[in-house]
Amino acid sequence: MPGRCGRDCKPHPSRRSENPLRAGSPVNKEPRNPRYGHRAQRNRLRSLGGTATTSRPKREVFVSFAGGIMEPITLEMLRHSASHVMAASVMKLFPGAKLAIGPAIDTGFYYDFDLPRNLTNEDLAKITELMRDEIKVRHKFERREISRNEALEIFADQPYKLELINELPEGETISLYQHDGFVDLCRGPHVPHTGYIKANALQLLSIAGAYWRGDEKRPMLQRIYGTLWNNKEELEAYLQHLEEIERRDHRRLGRELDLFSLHEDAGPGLVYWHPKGARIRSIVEDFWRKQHYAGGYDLVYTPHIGRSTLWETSGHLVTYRDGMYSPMDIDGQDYYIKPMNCPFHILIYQTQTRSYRDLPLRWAELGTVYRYERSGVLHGLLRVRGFTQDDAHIVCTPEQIEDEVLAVLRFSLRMWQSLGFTKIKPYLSTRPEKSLGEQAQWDQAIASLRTALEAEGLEYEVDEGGGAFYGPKIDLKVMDALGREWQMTTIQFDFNEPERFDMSYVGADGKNHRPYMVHRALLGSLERFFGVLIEHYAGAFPLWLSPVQAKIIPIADRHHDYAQQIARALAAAELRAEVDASGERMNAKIRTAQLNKIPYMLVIGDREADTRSVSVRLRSGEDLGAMVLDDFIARATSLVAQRNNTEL
RNA sequence: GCCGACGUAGCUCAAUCGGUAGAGCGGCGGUUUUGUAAACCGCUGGUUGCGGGUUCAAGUCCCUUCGUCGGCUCCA
Repeated sequence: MPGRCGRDCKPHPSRRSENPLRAGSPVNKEPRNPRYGHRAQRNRLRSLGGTATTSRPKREVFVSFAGGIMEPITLEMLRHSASHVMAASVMKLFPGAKLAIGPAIDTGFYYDFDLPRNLTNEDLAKITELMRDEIKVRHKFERREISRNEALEIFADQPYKLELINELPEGETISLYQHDGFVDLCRGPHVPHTGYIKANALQLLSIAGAYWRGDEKRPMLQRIYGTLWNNKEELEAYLQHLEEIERRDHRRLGRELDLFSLHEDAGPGLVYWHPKGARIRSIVEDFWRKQHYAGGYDLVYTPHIGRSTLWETSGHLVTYRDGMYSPMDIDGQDYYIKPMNCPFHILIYQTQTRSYRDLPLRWAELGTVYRYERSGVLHGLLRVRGFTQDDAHIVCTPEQIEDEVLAVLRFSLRMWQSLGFTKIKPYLSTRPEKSLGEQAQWDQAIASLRTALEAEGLEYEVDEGGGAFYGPKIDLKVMDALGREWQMTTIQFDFNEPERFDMSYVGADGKNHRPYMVHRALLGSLERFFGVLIEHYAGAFPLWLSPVQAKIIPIADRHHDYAQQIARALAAAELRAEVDASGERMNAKIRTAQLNKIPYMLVIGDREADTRSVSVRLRSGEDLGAMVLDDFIARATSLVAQRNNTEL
């Protein structure tokens, strides 16, 4: 039951994720995690009984809570209290302000307000000052339990609070917390007094718009985000983390490393891959194709547009029209650019009568699709309007489904590991209320997903009712080098399209049967994957993926011939190398190569030319010294062959 | 789409109360021929996102529009 202050566990604003069958979304809607709920915490403490203190770190302080239950001071409690302190400060600046909700979140807290004017950064500074004053004075937080009528009276001029009160179920305890004359409807718990909050561990971060109760039909409120930690050091560590995120931003690195661009004039959300970015994509695609063939997939290619009748059959025009680009008129017929590849794959399926002996069919395509995304959601490569899905459809018999799901799960995990992502978290999404298909199908499908996850020994979270209306799914979130989770792979059952297209195969019994169909996007979209890859490696790609693997740096002009010889030798060994023939000095050439995050810098001068060697410097700054050319080639080609993600 | 902020040279940024746009990096040319993160000198570069308005005068104020950024919402 959301709404009372502190109850909602909102995701960190910087967390990004998205359903890979769509374009990339920057913002991860983390499932609400009950661990952070007050009630869950209270229950946990209850169950620990009176001996709980023995298992806790010494410096934890306990506060008494309603009913004599003891609560330890937690960061979450501090953050929640900080949101009250902030709200109190805002009320001092804007006496008529209307209060909405103000929960703790993963990295701090926020509070939503309805204010007579827009907040500015100067306001933030003022609010911070007022908060510091409140902290200094150590105002007590006092809890009071009140009747519903009392609550309605107290919050008579707070329409949002009234709405919350009115929605509280009968019999629910209504409590409020008060400090320094500021009263808020709140379940608590809070720290004993404001002095528990460390002013130097607190920072207000940003002002943002937010719909009341997340509903776009309701008023837009002003949200202030703040961050709060146990102490100054933790705050600084967090702020450094934010800086690191900014340094790794793929939009910035994409420009600095000349990987890709977007052109606002030519159309937002459409990606231009520059030669270096395209090189990486091409390597990934080659690897991807090879793995798919080896993994029992066949590749297909399909068109970019299809007649409206196809999209009527598939159901896209009914369900997802708003997300599709407008039709184009060709010979009096409406054609749509494809938002998904599946109908095309089904058409290929339909070109023959399929026998059970033909199944399973596994068809994969790097299919570029276009979806209209609302302008406000576009974000670099992570949420775009045109993107290439690494799509696959598996069509099989009910008997085969379990093996197929397991195989696709294993295949996906292997692929992620090869690309340097080793931490992966699966989510199983089950049947939502509004959905189609028979229960038996759903049961079997979910069972097969579960079996596969368990066969792999994976710990997974279940998102009850989180499946699509047309089938259950497994999503894989991968964790990047900064510990951020990105939803990438999705493995989805589809009970809708086989029905709509009347797909069938002839069984051993000679009768027609409906096959199972599974959609799978592994990397999700190549654009989004590339964005994540850039941020994961901070632009310092592993050797096998680096667009330029070695920069040859002649010390003086007289070494240019030798530099070219080396370049030819490396090219012959299928290594990607460039000579820096600019008029710069060696130091400048090294700096440039370093800034371009090129794995190897091969410095050559008289000594190297005399001995057919190269002096190898790594982008880490490490100097490996002189190496015979053939030894360097052996080293590099071996690392490339292993697709080594860590060594140079 | 919604709320807010922003949009000046390829990039990062400057330009007082409205007075007619400037720096570094980059690019180009020259000198230098260099041993592990920036040699020196010069040149080049902008109808201040687009359109309209106010004003003697607009990068600066107002409106519109496009886009970007931070959120919200959405996400097959």
